[in-house]
Amino acid sequence: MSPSEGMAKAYDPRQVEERIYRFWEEGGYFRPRMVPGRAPFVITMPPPNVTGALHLGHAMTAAIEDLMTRWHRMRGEPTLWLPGVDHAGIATQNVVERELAREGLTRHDLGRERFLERVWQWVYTYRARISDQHRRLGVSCDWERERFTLDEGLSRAVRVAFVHLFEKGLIYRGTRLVNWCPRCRTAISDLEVEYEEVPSRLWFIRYPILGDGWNGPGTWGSGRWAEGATRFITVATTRPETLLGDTAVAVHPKDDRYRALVGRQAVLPGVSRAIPIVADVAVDPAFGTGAVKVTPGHDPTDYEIGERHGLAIVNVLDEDARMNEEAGPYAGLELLECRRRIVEDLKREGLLEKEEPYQHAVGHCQRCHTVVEPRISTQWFVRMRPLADAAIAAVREGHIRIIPERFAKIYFDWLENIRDWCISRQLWWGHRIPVWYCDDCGGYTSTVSDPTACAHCGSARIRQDEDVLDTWFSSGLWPFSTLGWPEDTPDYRAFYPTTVRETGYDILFFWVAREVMLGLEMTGQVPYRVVYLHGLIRNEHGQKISKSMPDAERYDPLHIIQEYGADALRFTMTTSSTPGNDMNLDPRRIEGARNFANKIWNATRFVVSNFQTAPGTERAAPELPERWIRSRYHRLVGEVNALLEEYQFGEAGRRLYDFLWSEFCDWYIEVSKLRLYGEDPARAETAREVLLEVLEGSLRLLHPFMPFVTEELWQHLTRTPFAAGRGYGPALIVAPYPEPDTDALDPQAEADFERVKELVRAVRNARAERRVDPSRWIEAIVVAGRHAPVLRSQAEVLSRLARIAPERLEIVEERTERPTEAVPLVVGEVEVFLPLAGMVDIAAERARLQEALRAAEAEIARVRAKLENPAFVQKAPPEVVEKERQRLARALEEAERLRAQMR
RNA sequence: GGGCGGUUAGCUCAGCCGGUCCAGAGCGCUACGUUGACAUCGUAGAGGUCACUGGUUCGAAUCCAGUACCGCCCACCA
Repeated sequence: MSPSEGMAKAYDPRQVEERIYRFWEEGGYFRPRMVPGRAPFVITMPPPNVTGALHLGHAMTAAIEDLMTRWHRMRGEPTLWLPGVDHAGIATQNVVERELAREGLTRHDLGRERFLERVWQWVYTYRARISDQHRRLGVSCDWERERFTLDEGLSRAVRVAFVHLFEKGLIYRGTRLVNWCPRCRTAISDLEVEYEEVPSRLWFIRYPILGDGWNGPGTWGSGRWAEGATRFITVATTRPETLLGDTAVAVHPKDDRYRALVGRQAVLPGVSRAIPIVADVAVDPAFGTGAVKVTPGHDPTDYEIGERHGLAIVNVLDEDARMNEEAGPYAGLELLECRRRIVEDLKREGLLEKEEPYQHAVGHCQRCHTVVEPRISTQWFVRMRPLADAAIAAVREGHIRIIPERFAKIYFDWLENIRDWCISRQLWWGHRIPVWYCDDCGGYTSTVSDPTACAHCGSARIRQDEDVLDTWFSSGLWPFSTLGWPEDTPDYRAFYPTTVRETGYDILFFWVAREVMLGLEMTGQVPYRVVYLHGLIRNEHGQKISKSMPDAERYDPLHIIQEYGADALRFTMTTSSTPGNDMNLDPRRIEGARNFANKIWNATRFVVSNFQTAPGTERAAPELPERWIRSRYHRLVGEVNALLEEYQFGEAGRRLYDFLWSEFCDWYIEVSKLRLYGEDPARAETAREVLLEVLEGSLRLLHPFMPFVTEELWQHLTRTPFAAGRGYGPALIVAPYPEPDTDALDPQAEADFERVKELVRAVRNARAERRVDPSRWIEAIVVAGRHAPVLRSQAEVLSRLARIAPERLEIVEERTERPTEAVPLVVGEVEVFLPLAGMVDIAAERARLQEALRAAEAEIARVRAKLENPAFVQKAPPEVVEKERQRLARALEEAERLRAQMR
């Protein structure tokens, strides 16, 4: 059977991936296989938001997690990778609202119920799409355990967690200054505010001071409002419209300029309210004028100043950022319009001292990018301090390891400075807050199942809070809510705590820290033992790819899969970056990975074509190339295992690439052809055994990186007549991961074969440089000294790979006579002469030798200088010194040979 | 204002708990393609003061300090 009959000439992922995926899924290989006494390996997949299709960032997550999952599964551990999807509260509500907007509708036009129906439609569409994308990526997660944050079980977990925290006093309701998105019309947490530098202005506004013969203002807008005032205090602000809500002016207590004014009253332009001048250390005397307008209702710093001085809070904004009735003459205006008008009016009244251009950071809503307004409102909060302390301790004490380590510091910093978490959202899509208010006694009732009466007074007149929870509240329970918690289910018992949280570092605070806190609080255990953070995928402009990008569609992994195959994408993802570092996905690398898949496809095709008969009975002893490749392979097994243990996936993948391409394909396959196409069946048999051992093992090693092509090839390989009947099992996905066999390590063979390779390369080089016809068989004399016996044993390899005529290859210990008219080469301790009749340019050869000698002498000088340095000999480790000595000896010998050749 | 990451061949990136790394890969480039797996290929080759400055060390791309760019995160200076 010729190879073309069984396998295509080039690997075509489209012919393979779908079939292989079905094979795995139908074979039930994604389900954990329990092994008594064996610790399981568990990852809960970071649930993608149902806001849209997956992008390349998700493909990264999938590639790395599947790599870990497949590796552990092959090691025989009970392995569970649990998939799921996140309802993503505010984000999903927003995308659906945007969709409605295109129809000219708002959610209020539909009402809560019909709006939620629309959202569910959306969810239905995108869940299917996400699931399809994941399958195309080849994820080996257990679909039967797929979860959604709004599932009944998970919703119950949310309730249980809420009630627990509520009863423990860790959840409380309070009226505070919160971040308010006027577009979403909801409070958001500190984390959901994104600060952005924007060019703005600093307006310097004069507030007249009451007294000194001035008893108050005139009519606002008349141009004579401040007529008669003699003293003013000037404040600088970026937000003139908020002055309508000012309740004080503050100066630094030690600021001499204003000392006399503290305790007096200024009059607020526009609304003509008298407000006190107070002294507070929060004021920076060096900024602006050193006097600050204090607006406790719309600024966090001012809020604190207000608390210290018992200032009133005046809220001048509506929930959609229009000026409310407190804004007096400006009531009803949109915020920016109000700003424009008030500046104009201040000017007219002679109260605008000056304005300067000014750049400052303005908070925007993470989800809709509207400018966030600090606003007083009544919300639910989680008291974070005690939870954060436990989460810090878990990492500090080593119960959780963060990779890469530098993120531990970032994690600590955040938790140490954490503020209470606002968890209520004035949205419709999400888990409804499980609190009921009593119309009679005003008490709060929070219970797991819906109450029928107030827990305090027994009244039946209770109403549930209209709001929903921050979506991250349910995300924070993911490692255990997905396993059945709060019920004591078999899955929860078997798989919790999980093993690894693998995700992008951008959600360390949003998610990971909260999982750790809630995990510890709710289950008393860490949710996982390792946090592995990968970098972000950036586009050609260096922007992080996310679902909210307008052109997110461009980054659908299916585009790449369609063109290059899933394995190529995955191999690129897992090997072209290091943990925690971002990557620009370079199409050339994907192409390289695609070529690699094709390379191993063809290598296997070659092997398969030679495996069409059952094993023979006679087998020759392994020769140098066989011992070499086996040693290299077993060394590789050890290295790859060690690297995977250390989470160094990229390095492990690169080693596999190098070994398969540069050693196995480039050298051993070439050598094996001598056996396979030669006269001696026993040698051919040995070569087949070695090809099988190394290739089959390599496919297993590579499987977590390139699951599809390796599975397909492994099936072809293990079903050949030669390989069949050796107990290979039904599927690579569950074949055992190779274990290192130190007995196969053979440093001598590695060194000897390395010499053979160098010799071949040197001859090829000499031929190429002298333009020897590639088809021409040349003559060679090898003066090999102590290496003669080994090289003689490899005469066939040398002659075939360097295209030296076998009958004209002479390998001797010593040189008896000096060949004339020959190209001389020196390869370490070995000399080669190529009598290339008519092609030898004596002068050129001399120059070449001269150059080589110069190099050798430079080497000698360098190493000698090192060895003559007493400090080096004394302080460097003996083995390093010894290495240098050997290096010197080798260089001396080489120089000697070069000189001899030039004589 | 703090903190972190990056700066290595033309391009995209490895290497970085110091010693055959007088630095590697892929792509690109140059020349050549004999060969019964592969042109998604093969062979050979060119190409880098490892951002800069100083320090530690017998020895530094690798450790320390500083500088310069690029990027990110955190932060209530109006």
